[in-house]
Amino acid sequence: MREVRVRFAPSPTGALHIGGVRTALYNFLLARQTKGTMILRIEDTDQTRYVPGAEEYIIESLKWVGITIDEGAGVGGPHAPYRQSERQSIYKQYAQQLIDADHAYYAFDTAEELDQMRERLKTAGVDTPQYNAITRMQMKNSLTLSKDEVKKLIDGGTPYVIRLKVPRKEEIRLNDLIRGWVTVHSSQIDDKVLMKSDGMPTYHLANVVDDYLMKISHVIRGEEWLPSAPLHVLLYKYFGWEDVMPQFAHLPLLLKPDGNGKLSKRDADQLGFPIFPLTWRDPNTGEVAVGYREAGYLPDALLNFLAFLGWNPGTTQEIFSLEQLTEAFQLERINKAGAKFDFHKAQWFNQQYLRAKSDKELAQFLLESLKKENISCSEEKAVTIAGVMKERVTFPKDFWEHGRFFFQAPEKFDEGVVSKKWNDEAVKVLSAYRDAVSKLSAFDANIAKTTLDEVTAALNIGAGKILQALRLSITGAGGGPDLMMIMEIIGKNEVVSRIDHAVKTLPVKKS
RNA sequence: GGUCCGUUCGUCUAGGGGUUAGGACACCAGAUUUUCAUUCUGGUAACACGGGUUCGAUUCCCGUACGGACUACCA
Repeated sequence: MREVRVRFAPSPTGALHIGGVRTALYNFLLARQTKGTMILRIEDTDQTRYVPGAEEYIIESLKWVGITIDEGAGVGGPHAPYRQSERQSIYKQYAQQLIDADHAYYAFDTAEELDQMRERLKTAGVDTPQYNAITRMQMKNSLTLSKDEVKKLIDGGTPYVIRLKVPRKEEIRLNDLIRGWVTVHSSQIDDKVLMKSDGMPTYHLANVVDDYLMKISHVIRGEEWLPSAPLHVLLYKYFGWEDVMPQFAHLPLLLKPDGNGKLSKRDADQLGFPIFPLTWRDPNTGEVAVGYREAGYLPDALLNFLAFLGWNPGTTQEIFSLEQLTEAFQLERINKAGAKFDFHKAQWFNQQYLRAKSDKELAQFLLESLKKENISCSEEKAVTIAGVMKERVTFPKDFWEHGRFFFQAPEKFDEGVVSKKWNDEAVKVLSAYRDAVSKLSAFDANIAKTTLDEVTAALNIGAGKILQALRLSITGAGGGPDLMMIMEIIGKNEVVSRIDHAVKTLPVKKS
């Protein structure tokens, strides 16, 4: 069997879309599974859409999620350069080959002339006006002009493009690994521009030439390329490369969570989830879009989630490490239909991955947040807190955000809990509890509990009735980890002072 | 509009000529947790529609509807 060589070929027109990450992932999984090669190629043939920083962004994004590149942009390799803008002369040579074989031709039509042609056809009732086997004979090109005229135009510096001479009547078939046989009639394909007037190739030419030169075995890309895949097949044929033509696999699209259509940045913004792997600042607008990394997603969780959007192993297992994904992945098991993006599930995956970590690893997340807040904390304490908190966090930042009361006395108190649970009875018990605690010589969760039992027993009140009030005074909220444990962690003095503060400042309602 | 691709619970999906159509997320309820979360148990919920083929179709075929992609000297 042929050595597997796959490529991820984004164009640096902005941040890498999350769908692109999934495409890269599927390529990567196949490469790793087969001990093949993963290539990164930058398709920057459109100079007008080039965005500075985008290429670096793509490389860094892949690095962050753990998709490593064997060959290509950023790492080099035997087929360098891997940036298409640097391969111009190569494409030129192959375009010439097509012209020599009479499979391509020069065209000199201006944008206005093309518009006129389309306009004319449209009014004549043609559904899809195109530059094709019929219309090309009325246009200004090397098929309609004499050799001398063509030479004169080119020598005179008239801008021209090179177009593919698509046959008028031919069935073009391709066997897609995901979709099976797809047949398109050549009359549906127009004479695509291969070389633009600025001397750059279009996607179609550059893509096919590079895939051939780089010995690509599988083209795994988004479904948006399916309509032009037959054109690429035609190119392979005209180049005489049919026997080494890669296998195609067109991936289902990622759709917006509600309604229909391709997942876009707008949808993500509206629903409040990231669309880019890393935070991206648009150099033109200055607009900043928070990335998955910055939002607190773990790379493995993201990849696991992404892998399951359009693919599944056929078992009920859902949590897969990258190694397990590599082993289980099968192109044939990729779905045909587009998948709506469910960010709830992304969060669930994140939660699962977070929980699987040790308290010690999780403590690092807390320590990081604390560092930003300029709060010092021993690692031992952080580990304890991480252990107490781990069942209730989704993101690393939650350790701090949902656990600030471990370090700071509450400044605000949940009003719902105040109005429900804060009454003179609670104040009475809490005051007594405060006094009892302040007299203790040793203090931990157990002692806190027995002391509370003693105090409530003495006052003849069920501990349950005031427990939430106690929690409120300590944390400011009505929910959270085990209260006794919280008290142990913050320590006796802090417990006394927080209760004291709450008792003295919170307005009391008659019960 | 045209071409191509698609359609199983709200969502991601398994399955496949005869099944109580399975799982996960989400949601709801109960239990446990004197709180919240977790955990456990249970529940609501799907084969787009119409024709064939067949003893039998959600599964195969054809249409229709709906959705999507493409329709540039963008990728």
